[in-house]
This record gives sequence, C-alpha cells and structure tokens, in this order.
Amino acid sequence: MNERPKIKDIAERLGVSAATVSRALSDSGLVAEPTLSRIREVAREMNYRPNVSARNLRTQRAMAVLMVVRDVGNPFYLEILKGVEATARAAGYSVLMGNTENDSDREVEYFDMLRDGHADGMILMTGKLPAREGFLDSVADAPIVVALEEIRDAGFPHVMIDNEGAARDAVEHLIGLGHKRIAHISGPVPEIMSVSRRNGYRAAMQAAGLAIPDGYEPVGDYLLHTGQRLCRELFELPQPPTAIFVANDEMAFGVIHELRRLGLDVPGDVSVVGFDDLFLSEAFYPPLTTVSQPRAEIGRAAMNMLLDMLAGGLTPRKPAMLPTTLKIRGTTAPAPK
Amino acid sequence: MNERPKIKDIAERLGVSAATVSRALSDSGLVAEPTLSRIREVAREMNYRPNVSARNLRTQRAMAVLMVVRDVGNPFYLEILKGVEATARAAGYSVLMGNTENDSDREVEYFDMLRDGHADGMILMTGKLPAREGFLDSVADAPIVVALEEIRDAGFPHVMIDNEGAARDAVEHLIGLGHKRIAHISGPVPEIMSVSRRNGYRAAMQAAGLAIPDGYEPVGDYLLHTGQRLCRELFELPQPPTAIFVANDEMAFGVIHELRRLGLDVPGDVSVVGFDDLFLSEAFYPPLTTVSQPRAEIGRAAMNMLLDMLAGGLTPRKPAMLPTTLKIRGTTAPAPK
DNA sequence: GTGAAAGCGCTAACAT
DNA sequence: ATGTTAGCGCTTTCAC
Repeated sequence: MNERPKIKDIAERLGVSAATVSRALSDSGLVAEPTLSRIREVAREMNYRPNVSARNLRTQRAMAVLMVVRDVGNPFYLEILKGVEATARAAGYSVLMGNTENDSDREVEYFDMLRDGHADGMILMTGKLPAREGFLDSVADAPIVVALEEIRDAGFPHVMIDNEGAARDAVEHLIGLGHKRIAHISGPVPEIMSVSRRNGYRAAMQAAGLAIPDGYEPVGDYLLHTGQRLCRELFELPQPPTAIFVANDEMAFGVIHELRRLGLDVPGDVSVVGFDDLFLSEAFYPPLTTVSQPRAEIGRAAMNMLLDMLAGGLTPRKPAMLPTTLKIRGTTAPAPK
Repeated sequence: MNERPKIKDIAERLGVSAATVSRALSDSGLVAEPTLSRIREVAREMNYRPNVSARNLRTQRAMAVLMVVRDVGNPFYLEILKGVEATARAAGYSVLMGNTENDSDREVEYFDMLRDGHADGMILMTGKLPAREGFLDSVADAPIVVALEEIRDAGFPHVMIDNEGAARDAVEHLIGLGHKRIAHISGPVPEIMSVSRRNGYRAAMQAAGLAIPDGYEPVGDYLLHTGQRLCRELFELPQPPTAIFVANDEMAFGVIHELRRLGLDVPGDVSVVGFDDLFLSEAFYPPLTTVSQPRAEIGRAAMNMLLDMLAGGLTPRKPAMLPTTLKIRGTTAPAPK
C-alpha cells in the first residue's frame, strides 16, 4: 500500500503538466503518442490510482448507484443484485447495497446518500417511501427507479412483474386440479405487492364461483416462521383448506414444514403453491410448485432504466412488465375426495 | 432533490464564516451557544447534507469499509454481512459489498478500491489473494481482516471457526451412530477451508480405525447441483456409504434430493450431515443435521478488529476462533444393519 | 469563540 | 498537443 502516488508525481517525473497526465489517463484522445504511452507506462509502474474523492468532487458524480432493499438477508434479492451489478459494472458504475429493515430512519438515510453525493441514482425495492410529510416532493425529480414493488402516484419509473396475473394463474392451476377449498397466506397488507397477489387469488376464486370462507386469508410477513404459524391456524378452522396459495416461497417452506408436523401429506392431503422460486425450491421436498420471476432480468432492466435517466433521458411513463412462469413441481396434486 | 445547499449558503444566511458552520455541524464543541443552535436549526431547515467527496478529500478517509466475498448470491454471507454492518454503522462507517465470483481481476479491483480511497479497510472472505506476482507485498500493511477463510503466511489478522474440529465432531457423531462406511463430499481443494474440513473428517475416521475407500472423498464446489452429481457417483461405487458428511448445507440439500431420487430413505438408509446451518436447513425435510456457525458474531468480530486497526491499533497475531455447534436434527440415524 | 486562508487531488476552461 | 489556472466543498491550521 504505502505511498499513494498522485497525478503530480507522475507529471513531475516526466516533465509534463498534471493536466496532460489527467488527459492521458482518461483516454480523452487529446494526448499525442510519444507522451501518451510514457504516461501510461509510468502510471502503471507507479501503481497509480486516481483518488475517487477528488475526482468525484470535481466531476460532481460518484459513478455509483444505490440498491435499496428491505432485507439483504433475503436470498430473493441476490439474483436481482447480480443483474443490477453486471449492468452497472459494464457502464462503469459500482453498486452500493442499502438495507432498510423496514425502518423509516434508515430509509431516509439512503435517500440522503443521494443528496450527499455518495451515489448518483437509486433502485428502490422497498415498496414505499419514508413516512415523512412532504417527503415525496423533496425527492420527486431524483434519479430513482422503483423495482419489484410499486409506489403509486410517485411518478417514478417502474420495473415489475404482473403480480396479480401471476397469482391468478397459480390459483387457477389449483382450481384446475379440482380444489375448492383454497386458502391464501398473504404478505403484509396494505402493501401493494401483497394486495396484488391477494387480488389475483380473489379474482381466480370469484371467476370459478368459489367462496372464500372466513379465516382463509391470513396475513403474513414473508417470513418462514409466520408461514408455519398461519398454517397451524388454518388447520384449526372447522373446514380446513385442501390447498394453500402462499405469497412467497419462504413462508411456503414454513407451511409445508408445519403440514408435515400435523401429519398431513403434501401434496396427497394438501397442495401448496409458493411464489418466488428460490434456488432451493426445487431441491426442497417435495419440490415446490411456485411462480418463478426473472430476477436477474429485473435487475438488468431496472439498472438500464436508471442509466438512461442518469444520461439525461426521460423517465418512462409506462412500467416495464416482465413475464413470470408457473413452475409446476411436486407440491400440487388433484384434490382429495 | 433540487438545490444542494453548501456550507457557504448556511454561513451567508447567518452572517458567520464557513469555518464556524463546519465546526458547529461536527460537534467539535468549539462553537458558542447562541450561534450553535441557530446554525443547526438553519442546516436542518435547509435540509443540508455535507458533500462526502469534499469531506473525504479533505480528511483523507472514506468512512467506509469493503466486505469482499466470492458470491453475494450465497445466503450464507448475508448474516455475516448483517453483523459487519451493524458494527460498522455504530462506528459511523458504511459497508460496501464486493463480489469476486472467484475472478482474479475482480479481486484486484477491490484491492484497488482501498488505494483509490473508496474504502478505508477491507474484510476479506475469499480465502485467497489475487494470483499476481508480488501482490502480497503491495498490500501487506493495508488494513485488512481475513474472515471465515484463511490466508496463510500473509500476516493479516483472522476471524475464524475451527473448521477441522467442527468437522471432526460431525463425523464422530456419525461414528457414534454406528456408521462405518462414511464418505465426505468436500469443497474445492486445495482451498484451506475445504482442506481443513476434510482433515477433520480424516482425523475422525482414523481415530476410529475406519478405512476411507477409494472414491469416498469426492471434491465439490459448494453448489447444489454438484452435491447432487457427486452423490450419484458415490452410489455407483461397489460399496456405497451409509453416511455422508458434506462440506456445506447447499451441497447437502443436493445430496438429499438425489438420494430421494435414488429411492433411498434419509436417514433410514443413509445419514447426512451438512455444514453451515442455513436458515432453511431446519425447515428442510428431513430437518438437516449440520454444523452451525455464529455468523453474525463472525461479522461483528471481524468488523471490530478492523475498527481497531483503522484506529491505529496493532494487528492481532493470534486468530480469533469462534465456537461452532453441531445441530443434531432429522438427517442422521443409527446405521442400517 | 470566530474568521481568514490554505489546500486535499483532480479535471476542465481557456490559452497558446 | 500541451500548459496554466481555477475551483469542486469541505476541514483545519493559524491568527485574533
């Protein structure tokens, strides 16, 4: 590590000006050939790296973007991150990860990082803005792309999947197998993503003329243990379901775990459909039937949109909708008689 | 977003100097009371945030650290990250995530981020240095803490678990259940972590006087599908094992998945022990017997060590060894006759 | 306790 | 094609 050479050191050693060195190193095409090569060579030899603070201060850009999620601990976000990262790197940007844990203060902190020059733009996947009066106004024209979740009426560009449609497809699959008593464990309401998936469930049920009994729509929080608990409650009902559509895979794992403890066979006694297609879902036993999202693609699309905005492009009015796939595996079977 | 007020704006509005504003905002205790409060108030009112590039340039510190892993996609790292992050935040540092994908160029890039001022220190969890001649010398005195994996002879402080001891305990558990034909699916050799776990396996086998037949030590790469494939190969052997100690949970999931496909019961026909205790391991079916590491604690310990170094403390000579626990769950049972 | 002034390392406008 | 100069926004001596 030791000495950190600066542009001036290189310049002095070659008897040229600092400006020339800067130009040579930035491929500006403004430096002539005998000098150019010598500068590059010396820079490499001295192991020179430009100081980012100085450069960012001067250029007023950080060449970094912020990707903000609720919970870095959720493996779901990782493949999205990979998509974001690959696209960002290709454009010379680095990616900072932000983790809010649903804490409003931390949400604000990440928005602050935009204002203090830590990052030039943000991909927001928390599904909400900090609950502060007038907050939206203060960030309305910032370079922000909302992905995965939705923030209505904020005017930000969106990259999403059709949660409602995907949920409807999943429930229709269950209905097609002859199930009539189908329950839904949702995510936190009234968050839009949770509501959309629940709406898809309701739409499919209604279209098939099936009733949704009291207690068939317990509200969860996407966590494993909650799936377990809500499943138990479902089976304390006078008329328990024969199929459950769960709003995400993690809760679905909890549900299946609990069903097993209750001595019920999956899918013999109860069918289960999840949502997300985590990398473990296929190796789970039984392999989980679930809705698969193009995660890396979501990341790439969001980052591309953000790059457009940073380059001065306009913000797209219409959300980008990416397609989902229902992966039919081992946790769904015809309804028991 | 709009206007980004600077210190000068605040100063002018109050008729004080920029220096005073800077001092007031940094809690230096050098500004007297009538002024102090007014500055703070105006700063809040103007929604002021100091520009990080300018500050970092001036102070020559980024107040950020880099946590570099092989694969952000591995949920294993997430809880470590949480530990690192919590400790870092408390000390006023932010955490940048680095993802190498085992690519030497990317590894170098992250070291460069130390030199270009992006970060002040690094927590390295890749288990190796970039394979460049003289590389070690160039970073030998950088503020780097190695966690999880080990880099021998580099002189960096380490935060680790006793991989060999934990592996030996795991295998002894199997031996205690009466198993004699025990195979081990390892991680990539010759990486130290993989080798350590394999050594633990060998030590336990030898101590029990058990032979390790040819083909009983297939080498994997910690990935799900590899576990599947190597398991299949194991059962094409003339004398297949009755128990398998797998170097991580992800491969163990693959192994169990494959055993099921082969029509073998876990743990009735074959016992399996993993290593990591992922958050899904307990909900898996059968619940996985595995070695649990104190992940968040590893993150906290590593970050604390790094903070010490950044504060000018000495680098500890002896690695910090954190304790592991063998979680005995549902994938291990007495050996079949 | 506060202000004036210098300077962190870099890039960009202007000059030649 | 290269050099000179100024300045990004902040913190920190050094004065008073």
